[in-house]
Order: sequence, then C-alpha cells, then structure tokens
Amino acid sequence: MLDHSFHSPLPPTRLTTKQQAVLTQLERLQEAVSAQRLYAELRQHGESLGLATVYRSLDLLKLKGLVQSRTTTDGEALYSPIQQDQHYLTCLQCGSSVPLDFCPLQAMENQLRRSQAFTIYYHTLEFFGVCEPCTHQAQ
Amino acid sequence: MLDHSFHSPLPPTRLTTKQQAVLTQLERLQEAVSAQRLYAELRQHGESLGLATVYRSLDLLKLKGLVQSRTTTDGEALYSPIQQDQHYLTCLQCGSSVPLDFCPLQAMENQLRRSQAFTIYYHTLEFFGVCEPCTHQAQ
DNA sequence: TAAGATAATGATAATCATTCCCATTTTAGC
DNA sequence: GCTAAAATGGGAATGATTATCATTATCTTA
Repeated sequence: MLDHSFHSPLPPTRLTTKQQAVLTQLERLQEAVSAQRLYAELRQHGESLGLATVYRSLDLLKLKGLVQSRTTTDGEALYSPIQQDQHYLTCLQCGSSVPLDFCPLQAMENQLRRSQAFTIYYHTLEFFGVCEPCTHQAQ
Repeated sequence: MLDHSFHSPLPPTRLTTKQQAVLTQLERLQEAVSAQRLYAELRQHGESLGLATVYRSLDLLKLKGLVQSRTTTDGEALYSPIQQDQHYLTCLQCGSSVPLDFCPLQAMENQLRRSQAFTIYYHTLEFFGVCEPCTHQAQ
C-alpha cells in the first residue's frame, strides 16, 4: 500500500467511493494503464461507474498528487500511482516503451525545487530511439 | 542552420520539396508547434500542401532523426527540430509548459547507449507540478 | 527520353480518446 | 429532514490524428 500523506496541490478532502475505487484499481494493476482500460477493469470487478467518472477521478487524483500520467506516441494517456514507471526507452519505429528501473535525477530535482518558483510533484524522463528488434528489419 | 548529418534510423534518402518545406518552416519558428499550427503557417507562407502531408512529413522526419515531438497534457503533439526545448516545467493546474535551458543528462545518455540494446536519438525530461501563478489561486 | 513501377500528395471520411452537457443522484452542512 | 453543492451517468460533441483512394510526381531502366 502506498503512502498518500505527502504534500499535494489540493487540500486533503476525502475521496468519494468511486474515486477511491479508481485509485485502488490503479494500485492493483502493476503497470501504467489507459483510462479506457481502467474503466474496463473496474466494470469487470463489478464496480458500477461511468467512463466520464473515471476520467474525472483521474484528473482529480493527478491534482491531488496521487496519480501521474504520461502520453504514448499515439496520443493515449497512461496513468499510474505516483513514483512508478517514470523512466522509459521508447522506440521511434514500433512505439513500444520499456521502463527503466533507476532514477538518477533526485539531486537535480531537489536543486530545482529551491531555484524555481515552481512546486514539483513528479517528473518523467523518456529516451527515444530504435529498439533491438526494429534495428533488424528495414523500415 | 542545423546540422542534419548525424546517424539516424532511416537511410539518408533525399527529402521531397514538401517535406523540406515542412522542415524549413519548423526551423524558422523558434518554438515547438502542433501539426495544425505548422500547416497554417505553411499555407500563410504561400506553400501549397495538405494537412495529411504535414502529418506524414513530420512522421518521416522523426524517423530520420531530424524532428522530435512531445505531447501536451491535453493530447496534442508538438514538434520541433531535434536538440531544442527538450526539458520542461509543466503545471498540473493550468497545463502551461516552460522550457528549461539546460540538460544535465548527457553523461547518463552516453552510458545508456553503451549498456542497452537500444539506439538513442533524443530524450525528454519533464517536471510536473504547480506554477507560481496557480499557487495563488484556489483550484 | 518514354513507359511502367513506385512513392508522394490532397481531399475527405473515419477513428478514437477525451471532454462537454445536462438531467439525476448523492453528499455535506445546518 | 432540507437545501445547496458536488458527483455521476450516459450520450453527444470535439478535435487531433489516421486511413482511404484517386491523382500526380518521381525514379528506373531499357
């Protein structure tokens, strides 16, 4: 279970049942998923809620600093609980992304926090190039 | 004028006139722009070409390692010549992005090049949080 | 240089994630 | 319990991007 107690851009008002369900399901899945996928998972688990509510809940959870999102090369947003899968190698040819398992940026982030009039909640780092399989096939 | 001679994922076939126009216009504009915006600019400058061609050209230019793109929080892709505006502070509330003017990642990127079976062409680093103006207004 | 093959282009329709709208339901404060 | 505010559902609207396909330009090679 994650700790949700750190400083966040929105005051810590209580989550509604649906919002909590969205967050819980997102934490169960061990990967970054789209809103549509999350919606399908929730329905499969017997949760009764609409797609619009999933989108609204995810936006709110982002503002509360509990959820982050990144956007794939074909314009789909993928959501995950914060502090997870923030670094990627993304292939320019096939579009696949594999997460990196380390983050060398903490010191830099701390420095930025002090020097800029900007409150940082998370960051993403993405390398774009061509993956091994794609190098073996003519584009 | 930028140097386009470095190693890229596609063989260095010649660009068509339209593709060259897309690239040139992108280099003229001193900021990352959407495909739609670039299309409008090209038409204003008397260039005769279709929107689909702009999208196709941008995809090709990305594969050739001449152009990069990133996606805004509302799902719009912004394009720019490579090596420019790769680092951002992005506000979770208003969605504004301001570029950072430094990149502390070159060493790390070089190390990655050696250790991974992945050819890197460029990277993006984005910090998400709340900007100064947004901190002064209740969400 | 002309014919045929191949790639590029333009216009428009189709796609699809996301947002908007609004009637209904739930929640919070009193 | 009553009233106002917030949340929700479902379906329509939006808008960026992609697909389609007929047409045009380019390249190859004889």
